[in-house]
Amino acid sequence: MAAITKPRGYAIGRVSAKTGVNVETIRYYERIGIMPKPDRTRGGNRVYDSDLLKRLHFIRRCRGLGFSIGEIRTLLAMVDRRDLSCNEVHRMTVGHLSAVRQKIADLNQLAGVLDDMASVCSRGNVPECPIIDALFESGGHGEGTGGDVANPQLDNPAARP
Amino acid sequence: MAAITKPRGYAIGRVSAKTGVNVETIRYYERIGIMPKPDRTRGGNRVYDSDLLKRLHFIRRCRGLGFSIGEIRTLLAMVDRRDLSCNEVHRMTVGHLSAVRQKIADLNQLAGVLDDMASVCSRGNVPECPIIDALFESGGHGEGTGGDVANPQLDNPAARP
DNA sequence: CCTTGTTTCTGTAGCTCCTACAGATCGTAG
DNA sequence: CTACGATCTGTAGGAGCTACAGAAACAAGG
Repeated sequence: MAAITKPRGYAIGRVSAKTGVNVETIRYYERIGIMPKPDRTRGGNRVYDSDLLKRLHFIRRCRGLGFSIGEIRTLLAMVDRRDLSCNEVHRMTVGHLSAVRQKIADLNQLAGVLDDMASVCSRGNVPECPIIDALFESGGHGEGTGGDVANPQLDNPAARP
Repeated sequence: MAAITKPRGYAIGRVSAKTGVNVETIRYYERIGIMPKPDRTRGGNRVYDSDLLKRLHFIRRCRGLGFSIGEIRTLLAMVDRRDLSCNEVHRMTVGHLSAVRQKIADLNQLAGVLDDMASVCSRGNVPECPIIDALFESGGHGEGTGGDVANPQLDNPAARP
């Protein structure tokens, strides 16, 4: 027999289940142009083939690794044009890596501060809380007094998930 | 009494310079209610006193430590009501600390992956990039593969950004 | 006094990366 | 055929800001 098993396409729900990407998010990716428009059934429902599935996997993994949509767009553009210069990809990856390392360093410092604060706190029900006091003191990061500015970053802790 | 030379108020620009918080952001904080409405000049410009300055410092430090606006709101509510239970604050801080530690762990793992990828990459101008290949492989995070192919070729030069 | 030039004002719109509806249509099992 | 779930489009929201536009206010100089 070897009948044609099925038209070998996945509905969006199945794609979502297979890739772990939310249905709404898949459509969103299509809307912003990092996923191409898939085929449709006669009724208008999206049908995905395994190439698109792979592409979505790629996107998801990149997001999981913290690449921004813009970076992924660049990566995919190189893929789509088949003019991958490994140099470019390497450069982006290494750049991203150093950003990640910086973030780790920042968070480690933060963890230290929080740890100090928590251990100092007497934890009674007294209305004077050393944590709050510590946070209210303006001498902390050294940007409180006089006319100093020049605050490079350190502002956006939860910048990119 | 020491004669106070100036009406002891800061315009928003000076507050911004002193605290490192963007002018627009200060107004935003007022709009969402974590900074109270300051006095105004006859003309309508905001005038801040040192209490408000301290409060803004507090907010900025908390943001710098990764507390969300919602958490800061809670903290400030406790401050404003003067019924600080140090227990509460301690609990929030410790909870936040553990979240931070988790984030550090995640990022470390991520850094390892990126590092591996970068070191494997031959870095020539060859069109086959091991980083891209690695990202296209679907076995990565271990969710749902239904016997996919393992061909890291890319077709579908479909959508253009 | 008047004229600059710099701040500040309000309000709205944008950004990123999704998520959540509403109300209609499609697909399929019984 | 009917019922029920999956999908469709389109729009709105959310977090935490940032960036305008156009008008008005302020401080300094002449």
